[in-house]
Amino acid sequence: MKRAKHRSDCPTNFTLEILGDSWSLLIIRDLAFKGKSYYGDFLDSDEKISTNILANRLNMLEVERIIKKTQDPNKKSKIIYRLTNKGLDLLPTLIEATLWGAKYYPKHNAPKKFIIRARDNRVEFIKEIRTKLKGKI
Amino acid sequence: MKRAKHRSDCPTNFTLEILGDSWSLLIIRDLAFKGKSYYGDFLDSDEKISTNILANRLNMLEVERIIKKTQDPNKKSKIIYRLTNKGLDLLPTLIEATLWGAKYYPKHNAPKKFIIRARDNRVEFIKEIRTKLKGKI
DNA sequence: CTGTATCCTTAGGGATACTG
DNA sequence: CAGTATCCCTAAGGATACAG
Repeated sequence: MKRAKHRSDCPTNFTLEILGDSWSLLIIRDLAFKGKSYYGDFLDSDEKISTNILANRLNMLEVERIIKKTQDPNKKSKIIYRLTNKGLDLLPTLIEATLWGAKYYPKHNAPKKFIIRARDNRVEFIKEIRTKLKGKI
Repeated sequence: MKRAKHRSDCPTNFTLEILGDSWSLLIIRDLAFKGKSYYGDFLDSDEKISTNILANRLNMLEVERIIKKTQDPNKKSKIIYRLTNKGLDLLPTLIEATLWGAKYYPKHNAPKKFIIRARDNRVEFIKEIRTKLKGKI
């Protein structure tokens, strides 16, 4: 929630200070790849994040302007989470991390088509996801 | 040091279970970008990792076969750390994370040339680093 | 449904001293 | 130089109950 001073001025370090934990990027994965938008959706993911951690990470990501909250136009009580442009700029990092995981964890359950397309058609793949999600913004 | 069971079979999650902390990728950065090879070199980095954490992470990365230890041929007492092929496969992830950091942290101290080349000539850039480091393996 | 709040346990990590 | 070991504190995080 608070991060007073940077450990260094290295850009790699900067990214790690924001995303260097084992939960933040999973939320971004849910938003980017799984089409999730609601608090309950994130809670339901396979990794079973607990509610206090989820709330904490959503706050941090919002403070960093990686995600933003909006009201569901239909149901006023529902809150929608979306990636900002800054968040969408994490797609390449997210994809590379996923491809590395897929390569060295053969038992993974991601669709083969997804992996192959991300790997062999990277630029178009990213563009496609961007425009799909941008439509919602 | 021990990681009994995976939280899920998602490849993104797999990567995060190994590298989802704020130190591991910095060591890989030192190996990949800064030409560092020795324990003391890692200790000296700007982020000031403490010695117990460094030793812990080096062990984890070795267990995961992302790095490997060898003896310095000249000085028998010296130990050299190198990236394995699996570790070199993290270059894309590392670079994308760094580019994102560079974009949103304008005060970063990475050489402009480095960032521009990584961004605009990504494939060749990765190939270049690979062959340079492979020469040492 | 979207969180907060609390309790409690473990893991992360800084500082520092020490060893072959 | 390349670690180990210890001390000690804080942050992370699981479980669960509760609230608007």
